[in-house]
Amino acid sequence: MVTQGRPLRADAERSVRAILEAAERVLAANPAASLEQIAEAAGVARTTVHRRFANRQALVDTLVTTVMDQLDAVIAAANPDTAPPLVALHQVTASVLRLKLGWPFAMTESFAPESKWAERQHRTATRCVTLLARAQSTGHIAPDADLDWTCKVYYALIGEAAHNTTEPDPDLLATKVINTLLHGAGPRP
Amino acid sequence: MVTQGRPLRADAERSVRAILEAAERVLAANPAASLEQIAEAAGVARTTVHRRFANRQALVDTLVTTVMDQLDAVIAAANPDTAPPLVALHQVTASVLRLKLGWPFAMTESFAPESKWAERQHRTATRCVTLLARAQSTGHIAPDADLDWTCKVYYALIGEAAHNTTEPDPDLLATKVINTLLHGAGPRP
DNA sequence: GCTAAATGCAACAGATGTGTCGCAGATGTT
DNA sequence: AACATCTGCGACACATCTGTTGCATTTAGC
Repeated sequence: MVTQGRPLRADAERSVRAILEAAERVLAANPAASLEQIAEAAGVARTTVHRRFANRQALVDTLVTTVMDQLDAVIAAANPDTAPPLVALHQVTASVLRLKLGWPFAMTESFAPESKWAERQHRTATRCVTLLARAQSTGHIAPDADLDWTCKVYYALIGEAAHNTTEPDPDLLATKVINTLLHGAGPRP
Repeated sequence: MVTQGRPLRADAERSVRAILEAAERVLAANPAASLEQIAEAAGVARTTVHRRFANRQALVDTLVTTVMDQLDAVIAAANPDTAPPLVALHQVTASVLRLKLGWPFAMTESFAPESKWAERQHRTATRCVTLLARAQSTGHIAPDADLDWTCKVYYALIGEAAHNTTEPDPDLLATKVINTLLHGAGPRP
């Protein structure tokens, strides 16, 4: 019923975590899953879910917000404005892939257009374009490249890479993503 | 109630078409839309929808099957096994983009993994890889390229390009997709 | 124009999901 | 040990969607 009041008791806090983790798992497999299914996966009663989250929406909001906070943190940690562009790009990519592998539902949801996260997502996209512009200024991206398109392609590549089941190492996946982003599949002359 | 019996009367056939087109529009905007909303968009009563399609699933099936048939036809028309690889690739890309712009829901649905369309979609993907292999043999794709990955990237690029609202010309979009697929965003040496 | 088919409308039954409530018992905190 | 909190359980109300049926009316096809 309530989302925030006064500090929760230890077991209640544990329930909240269990619910969030179960929600991530269940919703990743089926975004239309019922709260009943989520509760079952979390090992709690459905009423407990309602006690900890006012709405289904509130639950999803918490999930997405948590992940977006982590996303911001992870991006900031790569120093995208000061580090060498390719280094930052690689580090961001690997971190985002790690995040996406652990929180597939929340990450997908947060990137959905037309959602309440649109503005925040747009801010992130702007930072991405800024980083790409730096890579452009160092000659790693063509001077005439369409950076908005490149950013979209970058996102799509990350999305595809995250679906890859054969290669679980985020760093190798990041290398593959960036290689593809910069050079495509054509032969290197 | 019934899906196929004996030839439909002219007005009934018109209803079926109206329902399918409305379903495409409505479901593209909201995949969880109710049959009521679809009926309203089609300008018919909800019961008429049930008369023409046994299930919601049957309606979606018809939508997806229709589009997949068109997809097969469009691919075949590009002669992917005989035409010069890059020519076929461009033609297929432009046609698929056209299809995707007109049937965004059905196309997305048909590409969903783990669905009942998986086998058919897999067959299409195999043809895609075959075409890419031909492009590889002509030197347009690097000899050591991972063609499965390249195919996924190709799909993702088409998906992104279809979201592009500023450039509605499928041929120009196809050129952009293929350029990106082959050369990425890096500078041409 | 006659007949069969198709439609809209209203009503119904059933399923599912959501959110609330009260209470008895377990669990943590002090 | 005492107290407040948390939980599971059962029950309820409510909304929404799906699928069906019957009937009066319209429409297509011959």
